[in-house]
Amino acid sequence: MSQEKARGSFVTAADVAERAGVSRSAVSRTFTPGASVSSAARAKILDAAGRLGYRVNRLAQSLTIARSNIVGLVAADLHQPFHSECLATLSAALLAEGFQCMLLNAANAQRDMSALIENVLEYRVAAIVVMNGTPPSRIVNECLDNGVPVILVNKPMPGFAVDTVVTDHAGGGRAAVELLLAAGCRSLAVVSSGARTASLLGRLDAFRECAAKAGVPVRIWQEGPTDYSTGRDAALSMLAEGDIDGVFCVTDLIALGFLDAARLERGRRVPDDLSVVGFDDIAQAAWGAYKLTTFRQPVRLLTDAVMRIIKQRGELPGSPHTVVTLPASPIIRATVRGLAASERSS
Amino acid sequence: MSQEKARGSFVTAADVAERAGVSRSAVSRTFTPGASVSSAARAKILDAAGRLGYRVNRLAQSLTIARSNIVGLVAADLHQPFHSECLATLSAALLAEGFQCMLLNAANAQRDMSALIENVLEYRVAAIVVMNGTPPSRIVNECLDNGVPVILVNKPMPGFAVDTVVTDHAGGGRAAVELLLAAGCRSLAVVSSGARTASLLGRLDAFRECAAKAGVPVRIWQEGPTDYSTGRDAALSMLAEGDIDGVFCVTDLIALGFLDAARLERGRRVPDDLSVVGFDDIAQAAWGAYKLTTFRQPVRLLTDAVMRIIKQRGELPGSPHTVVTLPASPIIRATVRGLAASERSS
DNA sequence: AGACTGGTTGCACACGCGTGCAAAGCGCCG
DNA sequence: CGGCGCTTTGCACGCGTGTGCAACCAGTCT
Repeated sequence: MSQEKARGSFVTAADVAERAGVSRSAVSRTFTPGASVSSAARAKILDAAGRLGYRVNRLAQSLTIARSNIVGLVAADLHQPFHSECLATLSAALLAEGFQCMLLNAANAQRDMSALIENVLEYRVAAIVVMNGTPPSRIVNECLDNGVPVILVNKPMPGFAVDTVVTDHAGGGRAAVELLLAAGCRSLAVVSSGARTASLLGRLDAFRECAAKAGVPVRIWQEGPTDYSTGRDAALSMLAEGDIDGVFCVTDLIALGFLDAARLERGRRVPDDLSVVGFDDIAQAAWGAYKLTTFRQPVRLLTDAVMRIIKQRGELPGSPHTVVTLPASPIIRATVRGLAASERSS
Repeated sequence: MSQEKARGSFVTAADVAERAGVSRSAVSRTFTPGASVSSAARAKILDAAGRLGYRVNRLAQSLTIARSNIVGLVAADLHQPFHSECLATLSAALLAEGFQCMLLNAANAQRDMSALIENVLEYRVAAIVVMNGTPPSRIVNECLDNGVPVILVNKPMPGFAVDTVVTDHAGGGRAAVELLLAAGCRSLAVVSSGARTASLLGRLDAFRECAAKAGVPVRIWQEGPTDYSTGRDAALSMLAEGDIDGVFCVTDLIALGFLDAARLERGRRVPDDLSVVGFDDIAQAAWGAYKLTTFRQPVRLLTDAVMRIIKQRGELPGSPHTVVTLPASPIIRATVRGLAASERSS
């Protein structure tokens, strides 16, 4: 418990060996599960190690076993609730399994994403998880060439042999149409941002097609950042005249901005005059001021799938790549007319 | 641009040397700034390196230079907007300066925080930043003994030689009293959580003392998680009878929960019947449904200070420790009576 | 021409650790 | 008592990189 020397540099296995009167190999074996050490030697070594404050140097260790247990997490727009929730959940799961997380914050776009990934490749990471954003296919190939597994979340890359975990965005988009039609809406709108992300486009396109199939007109907004402000801008513009009675916002954040502007600046009563549906189910969607009806992305299931793939790739690297699709389930709250939490017709 | 071999393992400097027809030392020197290589050799080596997809192995590099450029970021409650904002800002700054971030997500408490820190010590990190939560002093000492700088954010440890960066919580608490008194409030309350954090206690104690000095009664709530739900619980309980007319919530998240419950479930008009002040200035506080008057934690300045300390410690490790205190500035919105963004008396 | 100078280059060692291999220790049975 | 088999131990090498030191080379001055 009480260290003795140190103060400025780390204790090495050789120091422990000297102190315990054994060879350095014995120390190494003591800290290697399944290695052969007599219990007497192990006790002496553990005692000396504790007294000296010894800690295995993972850098040197990774050097010999040719692979670290660091996982690179690539993420953009971390300040957004949904993304930070994903990060919190996944990093907790990784730490619980004995991995370390290297955080690659791509700030706001895919601008310098490849530079970040290249940097983390220098640490011989065990895997790279792209939690959002759009990595160039070149850098993905480079990782794969070097034997570093890449796992894409909500970013399908058809034709690439990459493990992928996605929410069923299209299914959510279609279900949103049904929800609004069941509420009696006859003039729809869909609000997205200027980002042409696969997930956003998946929700939007499915919504549009499904509405077209039902013969219902749908206005489209597709500008600005994927943010609260975009929802507000869209509401101010689209609700200037008065025909729209059902809106699907492709993100909860957008939906909350839309709701605030619709109610406070355009005088709409929700859900009486106007029904609003979101996507993601971030924590704020449940807050009293909003009670947003939305679709929940199964964050827990997504991270579970990611963890399963990482562990599987660690054991047998050659296995074929996986594509996991998980459903988005409707969360009925109070922004769609005639739907309470109890009643729900498929 | 186009790699050739690889597929499954990394290219080493020896591979590049062989390909370029030089010694391995020359390769190493080519990638070491300031080392002596002829431009002819450098060109050959860079060409071969690019063709082979060579990447310096930082693990091995850190082994010889005895220090990695990995910074450990310890954080708890990442799903909370303020904490994720801090993480986003600091990680972006670190990456911009050429550091890598190891994320230590302490989930929800200080329970296993020392285990996390011990793990990351095994990677010989250049520094550890504790962004929130309460690390045991034992583990802090252990880091310092091993020559690993520790930087505490919003967690002063008097008597310890640790670099510390804090917001002036007490100053914010006092200013909150002045704000509410200036609005004509005569019966105050302060809402905190059950967490006895230094920052939360600093705000609460200063508020209480300052109110006592002014001779104004102040009721205190100090239960539950540091969360939206606690604000709601507090409002439901404290607003059952009708005397309180000014509330300081020690966190914006708490304030938003309090606001919703006060308006929607207890029928109070804010700011007419009741003034509410928060702390942190998270993004949601500015949303249309809330327009919360609050105090802004200078996240940018905090991270700037952290960066400055990290870089300084890297250059001259022996320098005395620093304690930086930064002011929280009032953000006047619409939840305090009689105060608009324009008028503001100190 | 020879010495001297300054820039390059390669050798060899170090960093901290894991591990194959052979030697050594030990208990057991014939 | 000798032989056998199993466990434990230490040596030595390798992982990929940085770097001091000496050798080397080209160019310039005397």
